[in-house]
Amino acid sequence: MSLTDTSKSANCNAMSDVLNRIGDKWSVMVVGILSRSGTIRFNELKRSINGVSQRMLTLTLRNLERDGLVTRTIYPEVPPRVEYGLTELGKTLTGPINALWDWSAQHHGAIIDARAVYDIRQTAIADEDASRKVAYAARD
Amino acid sequence: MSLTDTSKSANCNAMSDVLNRIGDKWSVMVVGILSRSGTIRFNELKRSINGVSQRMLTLTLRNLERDGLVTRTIYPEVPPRVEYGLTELGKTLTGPINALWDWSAQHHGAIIDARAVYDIRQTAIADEDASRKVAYAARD
DNA sequence: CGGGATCCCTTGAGATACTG
DNA sequence: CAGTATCTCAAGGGATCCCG
Repeated sequence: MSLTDTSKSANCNAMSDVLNRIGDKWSVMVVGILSRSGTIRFNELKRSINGVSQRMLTLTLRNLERDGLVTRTIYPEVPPRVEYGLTELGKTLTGPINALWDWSAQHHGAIIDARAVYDIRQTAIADEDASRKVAYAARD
Repeated sequence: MSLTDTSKSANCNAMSDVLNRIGDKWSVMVVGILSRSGTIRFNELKRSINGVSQRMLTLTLRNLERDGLVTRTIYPEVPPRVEYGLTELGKTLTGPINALWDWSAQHHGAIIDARAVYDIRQTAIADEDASRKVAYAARD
């Protein structure tokens, strides 16, 4: 299927739906880690992703499993062991994900810079406005 | 820069930061639309994106502008006219974004199917549990 | 037309405690 | 170890009104 403008517009809903899963930072992290680790256990995954709570990781994994992107394998041992991995569908996602990851690495600096510039301009404008208001008030 | 495992791990922060912007569905939509429309006015944009509120569109555009991805051009006319477009940095994002868009179009169906399967299995398991609990309670 | 400001409610998400 | 359940609080985001 070639993606002409019209077909893209028609797929806005699909995109929106997919983005609700992909757009979630934890989901992207999980897929990213999984694409490099192969198969990995819950707490390993948790340690690999900085700042994720156990609750959010659980929810993220459930959603990814539900969407057919991640496999969940339970080993009936003591202590319990559960391993996560990518499905074939999940593996096809690593392409786009890595593209995004690479882009982040390349352009993150530029974004930081742009923010700094923007913020300085905004404070300058705010100051200008403030002094105008003072001058305006002084006239009364 | 080649993206080895270690450098990717080191870029987790950058990725996380970028994802907070990219991961936002409205931002992706805006960049997607802008990449095809070239330059476009506020209300045109609003109409192009199904379901976005004026407030969220404004906030999204401000963030994208701050990150140096979108340009905002004000024409001092009556009625006022403001046009939005992609910066050079923003244009580099369309590659990864479109990759994701294409992926969505191709695999959305598979995800829907996976969800249906998953949900059916879950209800089945839930029913099973429920009947077990009934049997268990009946023993007392 | 293109927003800014406010109100208000829903959702997201961390912390904590408990279970198989 | 790998979760589930609950509680809580902050943030997200829609609706509305107003302004330049």
